[in-house]
Amino acid sequence: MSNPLDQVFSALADPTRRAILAMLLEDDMAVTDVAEPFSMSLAAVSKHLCVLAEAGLITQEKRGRVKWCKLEPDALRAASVWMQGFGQFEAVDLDGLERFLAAELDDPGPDDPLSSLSA
Amino acid sequence: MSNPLDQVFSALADPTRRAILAMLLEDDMAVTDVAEPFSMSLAAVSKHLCVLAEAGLITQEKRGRVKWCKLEPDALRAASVWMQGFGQFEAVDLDGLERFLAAELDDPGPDDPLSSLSA
DNA sequence: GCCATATTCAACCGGATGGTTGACGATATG
DNA sequence: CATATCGTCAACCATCCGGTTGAATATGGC
Repeated sequence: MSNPLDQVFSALADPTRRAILAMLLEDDMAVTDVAEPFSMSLAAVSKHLCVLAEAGLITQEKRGRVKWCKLEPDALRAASVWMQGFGQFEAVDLDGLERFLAAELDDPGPDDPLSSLSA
Repeated sequence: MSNPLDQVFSALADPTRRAILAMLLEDDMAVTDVAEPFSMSLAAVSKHLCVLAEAGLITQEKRGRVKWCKLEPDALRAASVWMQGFGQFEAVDLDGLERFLAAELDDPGPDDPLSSLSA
């Protein structure tokens, strides 16, 4: 369970948590505000935030009585790199590595991640 | 649970399944051969393969009494695109990439696939 | 001090997950 | 035909997961 890839992928496997990440992409948010659009209890959302925090996908900082949640996209990198390995390297060949590097440098990525929220 | 992203991420969350995918990256394999390096029952591996197949990450084709498993890297694309959405990945994560390649190439691998993916 | 707000904790619940074992159908092979 | 191999199925088990509720612990405002 300590494997960071386990934690990241498992955290991403839940649609509520992915939606939370998408919300935090816009701005840092307090726990209560994160919970507002969801039709579940605040405690449930709080748990989801704990899962995200343990996976390193967000950090939480308590200022006053409000706990602010902040996206930490770095945690996605390891997982993203792992996945890219399957898309780009046919077997394990260095030409694929070069292509991977070129592709990642050229591709700025999709523009609106929130649009994929409902998917 | 019908959400394809749910299925893909949840399938990737298990280290055994990621190890299987890494093995299939090298070549198509029969179920028995996939199971060989793992210290769990054949039935358990068979279940893992079902999960991967339902997520679309592999396909299985039965020829004779042998069922061949084939990697389907396209299934990772949707998930990858989703993650790229958080792509404040300004630069390539070269360290992560190196670690990935090191794990795939250097580690003993064949006898203990788990060790190569648990990093 | 008192009350409202923000968040977590603890206990609980139903259902999913990952593993086991043993029996089984299907396919090769002698 | 007899037998071994390939793989799945079914039942079972322990644990995890996502949710609930209600109490508890801050903290801030009056």
